[in-house]
Amino acid sequence: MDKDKIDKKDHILDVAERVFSEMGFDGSSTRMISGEAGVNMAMLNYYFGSKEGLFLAVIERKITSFQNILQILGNDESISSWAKIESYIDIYGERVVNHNCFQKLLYQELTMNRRTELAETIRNMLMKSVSELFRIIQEGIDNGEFRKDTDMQMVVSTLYGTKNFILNTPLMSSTMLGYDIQDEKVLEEQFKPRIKKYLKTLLKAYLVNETIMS
Amino acid sequence: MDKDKIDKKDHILDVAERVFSEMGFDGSSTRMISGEAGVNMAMLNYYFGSKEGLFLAVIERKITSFQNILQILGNDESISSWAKIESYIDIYGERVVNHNCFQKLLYQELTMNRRTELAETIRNMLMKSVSELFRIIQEGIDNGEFRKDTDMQMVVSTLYGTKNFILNTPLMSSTMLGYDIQDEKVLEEQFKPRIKKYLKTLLKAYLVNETIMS
DNA sequence: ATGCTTTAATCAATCGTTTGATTAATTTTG
DNA sequence: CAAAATTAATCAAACGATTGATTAAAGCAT
Repeated sequence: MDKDKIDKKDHILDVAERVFSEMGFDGSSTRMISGEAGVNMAMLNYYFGSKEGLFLAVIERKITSFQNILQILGNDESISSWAKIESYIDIYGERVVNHNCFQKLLYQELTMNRRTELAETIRNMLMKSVSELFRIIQEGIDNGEFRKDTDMQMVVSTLYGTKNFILNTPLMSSTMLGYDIQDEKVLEEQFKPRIKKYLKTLLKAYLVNETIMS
Repeated sequence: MDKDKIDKKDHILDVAERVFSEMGFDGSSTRMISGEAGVNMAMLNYYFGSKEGLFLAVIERKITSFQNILQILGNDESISSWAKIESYIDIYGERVVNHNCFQKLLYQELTMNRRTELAETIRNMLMKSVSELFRIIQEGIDNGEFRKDTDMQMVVSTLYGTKNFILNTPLMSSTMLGYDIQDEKVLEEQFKPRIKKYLKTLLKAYLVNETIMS
């Protein structure tokens, strides 16, 4: 049946996503992926053409889900710029947990500059989110909510960088934070609210114009 | 001569450091490294035992230089906690440029959790710097310079994460920042002062207790 | 000539991929 | 509807290439 086929392809993609994330592209072998997925090795090439094709398929499957969420937020004119940033952080914080594996995969691939066509696909996809965030921050600067000298490119780097650093070096950050960041429960109950609160406090302190009488 | 031998080993390590950084551990082959270094493949195993031994040698060569700089800073009692953070950012900002390649290598290795003994060596080494930074921040909290509710683990994550994100995804961040981060001159003249200034402004806004009358 | 250093040749293992055969499903034909 | 023809899915086996590693012999200084 069509449904079974799609399910099987999806199952392979699920496994591949996990393996690629854990082992990297080079560190993963087609044998390992097919073995864990419980399918014949040749099926990977049958379905996806090549190892790189499989990798691309893993990436592309996720792209669609990323697109419109932020645009909706960006175009909402009923809330303040800062409220948008807060919403952004909330949404972003949720993704931390739910798309953990995939984010790692993305970032790992961005880190190496080879396989340029693939990397460019990923970059273009991420730049969409980034541009949306730029728009929100610029709006805040223009309407006086945020500091005029805000370095918005660096702010975005901080937002992404902080999260990536913690999630991509789990052993390191688990030592730092004092609990196991790889534990699903800890991640959900402790880390998620923590990073949300922290990023909000941090960005608010940096971004928001407080008229202080000195 | 002994000197020639050391020079050659150092030359191999230089090449290996670059190749490992660019291609990752799995992506690099001993043939490629030996080829670019202009030595026979067997020399790598002769000098370093194995590919992993070579990798370890690359890492360990750098370790020594990292150690004491921060301790000296941390133990200086003549300056304020905030001044120490500023100094830290300055030192850190310098390293951004000068040890670019190596930092990338370190981070890439941390990202994958396998080869645990090696990763642990790296982690322990980095934790030394982190602990020193913790000490400085804690001191600032205790003496009332910094907010009592400072999340210092997250602050350190921001510090490392922001820099790593930009330097490890140069194509992405070059698009974001509007200039080529891979250009040595741009990095030195534009990016270095920019990230220093940004990180200071950001952390000051977050850390420093401003007694505001509301 | 003795003791490091360097080389070319070769090793088994693993890589991603391709093959040809077999089975299952679908479509076409009578 | 049933038999035949076609297509799709799956498999074990093997492919050539490349991997990291090892060998034994040659080079070379002291």
